[in-house]
Amino acid sequence: MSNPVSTSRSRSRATPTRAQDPEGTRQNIIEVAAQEFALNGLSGARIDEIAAKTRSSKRMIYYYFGSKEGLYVSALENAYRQVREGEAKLDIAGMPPLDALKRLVEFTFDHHHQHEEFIRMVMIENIHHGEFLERSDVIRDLNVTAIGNIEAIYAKGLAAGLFRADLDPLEIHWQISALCFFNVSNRATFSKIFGKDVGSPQYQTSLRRQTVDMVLRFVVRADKLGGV
Amino acid sequence: MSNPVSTSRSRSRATPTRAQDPEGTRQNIIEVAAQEFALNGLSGARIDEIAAKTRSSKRMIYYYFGSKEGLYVSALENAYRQVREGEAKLDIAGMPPLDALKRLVEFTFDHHHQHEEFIRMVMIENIHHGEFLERSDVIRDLNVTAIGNIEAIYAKGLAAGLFRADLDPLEIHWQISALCFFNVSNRATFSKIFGKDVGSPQYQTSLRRQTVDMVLRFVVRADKLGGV
DNA sequence: GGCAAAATGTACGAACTGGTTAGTTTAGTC
DNA sequence: GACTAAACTAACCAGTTCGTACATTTTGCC
Repeated sequence: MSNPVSTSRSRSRATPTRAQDPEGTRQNIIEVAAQEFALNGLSGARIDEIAAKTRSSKRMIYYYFGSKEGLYVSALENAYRQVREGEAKLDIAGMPPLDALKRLVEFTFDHHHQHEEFIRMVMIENIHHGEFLERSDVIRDLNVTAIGNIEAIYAKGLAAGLFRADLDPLEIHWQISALCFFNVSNRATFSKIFGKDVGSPQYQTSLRRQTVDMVLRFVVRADKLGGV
Repeated sequence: MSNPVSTSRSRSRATPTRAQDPEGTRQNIIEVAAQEFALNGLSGARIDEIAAKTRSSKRMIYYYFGSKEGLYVSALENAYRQVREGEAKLDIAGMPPLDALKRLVEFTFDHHHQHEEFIRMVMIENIHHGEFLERSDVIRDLNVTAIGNIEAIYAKGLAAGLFRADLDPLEIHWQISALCFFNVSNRATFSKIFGKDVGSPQYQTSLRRQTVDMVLRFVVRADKLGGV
């Protein structure tokens, strides 16, 4: 490939324009790997292909990650971390419960929509029965807190007498996830079967509204549905 | 593919205990292939492995299906056909709209639950952006009629003044599919992240009820929700 | 029985693919 | 400036995997 010698010979700056950049190399490999795995699956992705798209080499992949599966797990961890970090930006602390719930659903819908690569990684992981996710405590730690938001909202809504009392926050989370996840995961087959581009802006706008609507109608008490 | 002449030949025996059984061989291969593809994905499945589990041989796979991808498409077609045939058994023609809708959701929930292999095939096909489904007009034909039920129910419900008027049958189908599909497709990661077996009978019973509930609340007019 | 076509069995090979061996360069330290 | 560990390169290898060439049997038909 390109000659590394020419890039940085005389070194006198502490600024890391270093020829050897372990962390950068690592990160670069993971990013490329995530793309390839998300596109082709675990067995479908090719180490040589990943290596070629990297600024580094195949040898480096094995140097840092040990094996194809090791690389896959790292890519998966990275994907979860990235997405959960994005989710942390949602601030609904001060909001009244109904607005908060609406906001949460909208956010989840948009967030999933924007992170197709992540959705695909989760699909692939489910094809593998979640065996790699199981091996990674990093991921489990990242996720347990994921229902904190919905728990807080639900408690608030209950206290305000707005929400039904017979629901389980985890199940609400499940329903929201289902709608938002499916929207990305099954877009291809759905569009091709019904000859309609479900991913088009118009359709997405409509589905987004319907999804919010559906969740609110599900959680909010029937006699308080006036404003929805 | 297969020679149409041979089928219409005048057969001496109606019950052929033949050593050579083309149609049986074909079917046997497809069934095994479907299992393997559903388990390992397109690139993950191994032709030699499939052949070994068959009552036939690798030679026969190529004789009948030409290539790995050809076999995959046939397995996919078979999966869709099987499932759609099962769906055809749902009879809601004479039912009042609300009961019919409830029945449809329950049926879809159960049906997806019972056909994990099919769900996995669809997941895999989505990983491949539906490119093989696109090649098969067989599948498209099978599916276009899939929303017939929901269309009929919705029309009836509208006429009875029970349903909201601002919905699109395809979108209702989408929502139902999302909830029922996700229940199977993401069970592994969901269970492992939250340390709860979402596939357990208790949890499934609960989710089933919630799903029906959610759809009904979504479709039925707020002022007619009393009986739900 | 003889025949052509369909169906099937066996063995093999070329290309691919995950992983490794052996060696080189770079960066910081004394 | 010599030294060492970390970072990196290039070539290579062994097992796998899709697919095929060739030979053989079975079947329906006259």
